[in-house]
Amino acid sequence: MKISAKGRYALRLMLDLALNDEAGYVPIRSISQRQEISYKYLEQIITLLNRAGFVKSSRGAQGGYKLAKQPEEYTVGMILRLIEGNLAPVACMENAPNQCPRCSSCVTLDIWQQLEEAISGVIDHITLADLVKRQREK
Amino acid sequence: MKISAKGRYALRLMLDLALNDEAGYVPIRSISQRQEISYKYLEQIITLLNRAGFVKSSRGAQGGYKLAKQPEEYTVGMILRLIEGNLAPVACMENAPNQCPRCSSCVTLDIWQQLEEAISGVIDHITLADLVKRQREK
DNA sequence: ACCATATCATATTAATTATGTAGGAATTGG
DNA sequence: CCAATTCCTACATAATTAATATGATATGGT
Repeated sequence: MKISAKGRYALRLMLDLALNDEAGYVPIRSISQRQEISYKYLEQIITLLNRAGFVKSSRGAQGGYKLAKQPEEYTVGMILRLIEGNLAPVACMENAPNQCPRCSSCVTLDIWQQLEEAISGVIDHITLADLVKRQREK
Repeated sequence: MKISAKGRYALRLMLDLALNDEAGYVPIRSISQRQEISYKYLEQIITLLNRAGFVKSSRGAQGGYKLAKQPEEYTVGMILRLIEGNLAPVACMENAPNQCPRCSSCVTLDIWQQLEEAISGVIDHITLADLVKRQREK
């Protein structure tokens, strides 16, 4: 039940972009230095964010990445789900419902559904803008 | 962000014991058959539950396992934490606080703390007795 | 036109974790 | 005594995680 480093890095990456939103295109190298995260690993992560349309890229000198939308339009949930995949705590809740032959009589499934709702309730109501604000207060 | 098979099995195992609480000692073999979970894997899992004092064992013929306490005295959280370890969504929240040099200025930590509270809020308020009741209703 | 600075693409790797299997020793009720 | 059972330890395999490595491609500034 852990968020992967990839997911945590993606969040810090997006937050870093949000904090530097005025500065135009931000190269991965500088994010890597500020956040102390492997440059090459960040490259992989931002590729996913780019393909999903969460960020815009500009190649070549003076290039880099920037948020495609305003910070308030990104929830933590959007970012984590993109990187981590489904946040359902058990596989049998993903995609097709009732994969599991036990589903109809499974009382533990109720627990997992409540859990997912609780998790979503937190991460779908925090935006990058909230994080930027909190960060600036510190 | 998945509950492991081990954790899920442990919960079903304990629920099975709770459902058969009147029957005296229940052998792993029969739990394995009812729940369709590998006998040898269950053996490992119940060893953990036994060492933690969650169940009582009786060796030899007519032996098996039974709950050490009443079903209402076990929360889902107790069982999952025993098997899964800490349910904090990130490692930096475990054990020693402030391991991470960023902790004081880390706004993502706030998210993880809220997440953990939300998760605990669900799993610490469901007991085996609740599950038994729901199961009997189905 | 050149070149330093970037993104973009793909392959490889080391370590850890997850999910079991296997074999047998020890115990005990009937 | 014997069959059923827990108990103990080691082994196996596949998947995942968290990178690292190498190089191709694009481009703004001089």
